Amino acid sequence: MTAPPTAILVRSHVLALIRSGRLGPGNRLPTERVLCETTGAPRRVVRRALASLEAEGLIWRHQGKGTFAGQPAEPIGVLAAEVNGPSHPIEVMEARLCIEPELAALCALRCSAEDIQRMWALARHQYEAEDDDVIELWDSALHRMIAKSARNRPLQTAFALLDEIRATAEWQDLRALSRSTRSLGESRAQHQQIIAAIAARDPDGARAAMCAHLMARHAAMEAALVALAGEAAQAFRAEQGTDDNQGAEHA
Amino acid sequence: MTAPPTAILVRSHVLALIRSGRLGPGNRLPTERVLCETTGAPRRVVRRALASLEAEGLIWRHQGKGTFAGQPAEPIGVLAAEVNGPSHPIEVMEARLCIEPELAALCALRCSAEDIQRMWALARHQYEAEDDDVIELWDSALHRMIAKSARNRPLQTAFALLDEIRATAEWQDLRALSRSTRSLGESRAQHQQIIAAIAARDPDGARAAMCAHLMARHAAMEAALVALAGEAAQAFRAEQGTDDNQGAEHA
DNA sequence: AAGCGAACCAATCTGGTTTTTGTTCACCCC
DNA sequence: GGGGTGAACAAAAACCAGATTGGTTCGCTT
Repeated sequence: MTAPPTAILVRSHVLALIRSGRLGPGNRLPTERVLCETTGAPRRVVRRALASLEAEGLIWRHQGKGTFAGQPAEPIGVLAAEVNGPSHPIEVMEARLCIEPELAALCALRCSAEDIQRMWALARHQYEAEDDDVIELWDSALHRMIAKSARNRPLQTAFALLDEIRATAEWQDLRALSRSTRSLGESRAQHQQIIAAIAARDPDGARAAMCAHLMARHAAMEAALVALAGEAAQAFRAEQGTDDNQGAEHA
Repeated sequence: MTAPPTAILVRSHVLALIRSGRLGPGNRLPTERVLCETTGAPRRVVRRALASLEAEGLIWRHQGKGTFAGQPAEPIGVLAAEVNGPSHPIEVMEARLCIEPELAALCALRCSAEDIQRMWALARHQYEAEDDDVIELWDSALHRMIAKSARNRPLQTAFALLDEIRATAEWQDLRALSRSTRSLGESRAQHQQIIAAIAARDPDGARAAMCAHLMARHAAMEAALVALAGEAAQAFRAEQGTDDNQGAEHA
C-alpha cells in the first residue's frame, strides 16, 4: 500500500473485511490498534473512518467491548431470546407474519415525519448497496426502524425477540440459501411500497404491503428449507444413522 | 439457647430473620455455615429446615448463589417488568389483539384432540364458577391453553409476556373496573365460539372469534380507562396539586 | 493551524480464586 | 442396622486483579 493512508482507504479496507468476513451481524471487527497496523494509518484516521461507518449504521462500537458489524443487539431482545429458547425457522416466520404487519400498521398511525425520512434513507442505502450481505444489513435495519416507530412496547419486545433469533448463526446460511431463490429487486420494491403506505398514513396498506413482503420471504425460506432438508437427507443416507437424531424429529 | 438444636428452632430463627429483616422479596439470608454458628445446629439440621421452608415457598436457594426470601425471579417475570413499566394498557391490548387471534388460528390447525377436551373443561369450569375473580382465573387459563396448543414458541413467549403483565397489581383493579361495564355472559359465549371454531379445525373462524372477544374486552377496558381518568381528575381537583404527578402525565 | 504519536481514562473482558449450596463418605450412638 | 453427625468433596456462582479496547487529551512536529 504505497497510497497515502487516507480515511477512504481504511474505509474500504473495513468494508472488505465486513463483506468477506461472513458478517453475521454480530461479527466482531479487528481492534482499532490492529487496523492501524494493518493499514498503516494513524489511529485518528482509523477512528474517523469507523465513525463515518458507524454514522451510516454499518457498524457499532462500544468502549471496552470492540467494534461490530451490523446494529447493536438490544438487551431486551437477547433476554427474550433466552426466555424463548431455540425455535424452528418456520415458527419464527409465522410469528413475524403475525407481528410485523401489525407493527407496520401502527407505525403508519404513529410514526413521526423524521422517522419516515430515516426510513427513506435506509431504503436508499439499500438501493445503493451492491453486496448481498450489506443489503441484508439495511433490510433488517429498516424492519427494526419500523418496529421502533410503532411505539408499542410489548410488540416491539416480541419483534426484538424474533430479530435476535434471526441474528443467530444457523440463520445466516439459511438466509444465504433463500437469497438465491428470490430476486433481489423484488424485496426492494416491496420495501418502497411499505414505506410509501406508512408515509401516506395508510395503516391497512402498510399492513398488506408488509404481509406481502414477508410472505414472499416465507416462500423463499421454505424452498431453502426443503433444499436443506434434501442435503441433510443425503448426508443422513451417507452416514446411515451413526449419530443421534435430536435435531430432525418429524420434520 | 439451652433448648436442643432441633430443626424447629432453626426454622423459627430463620423465620424471625425473614420477618425482622425487611424482607424485600429478594432479600438474602445468612449462609448455611453462618446459620450453623448462630444457632449451634449442625448443617444437616439447618439444611433440613431450609428445605422445608423452600418447599413451602417462603425461600429459595441456588447453588453458589445463596438463600433468599420470597420466590425466585423468573426470567419471563423480569422481562415483563422491563416492558410493563413504560407501556400503556392500551398498548398491551393492541398487542394481544395482534397475537392472540393468530394463536387461536394456529391452535385450530395444530392442537390435539385432548387439548380441545381440556379447553371445553376449562370453559365448563368458568361456567360453573360464581365469583368474578375465579371467572377471570379460568378465563386466563383458557387463553393460556390456547397459546400453548398453538405450538409456536416465539408467539407463545410473547403471549406469556403479555399474560405476565396482565397479572401485575395495577392491572387487577383496572380489570375489576372494566368487569362492571360488560356482561359476564357475553365473554362466556365468545369463549364457546372460539373453542367451537378450534374444534372444527377452522383457523379463520377461530381467529375471527378471538378477535371479536378481545375487541369487546378492549372496548370495556377503554371505558374503564376513561372512568379511571375521570376519577384521577377528580382526585387531582380535590388535592389541587400537592403531590408529584409522575403517574398521570398528559393522560 | 492541522496532523501525529503517545499517554491516559473508563468500560469491558478474561482468567483464576473464593464463596456458597449440593452431595457423598466414613463414623458414631442408640 | 438405622439414623444422625461431621468432614471432605463437587458444582455453580460471585469476586477480584490484570489485560484489552474504544474514547479522550496532551504535547510535539510540520
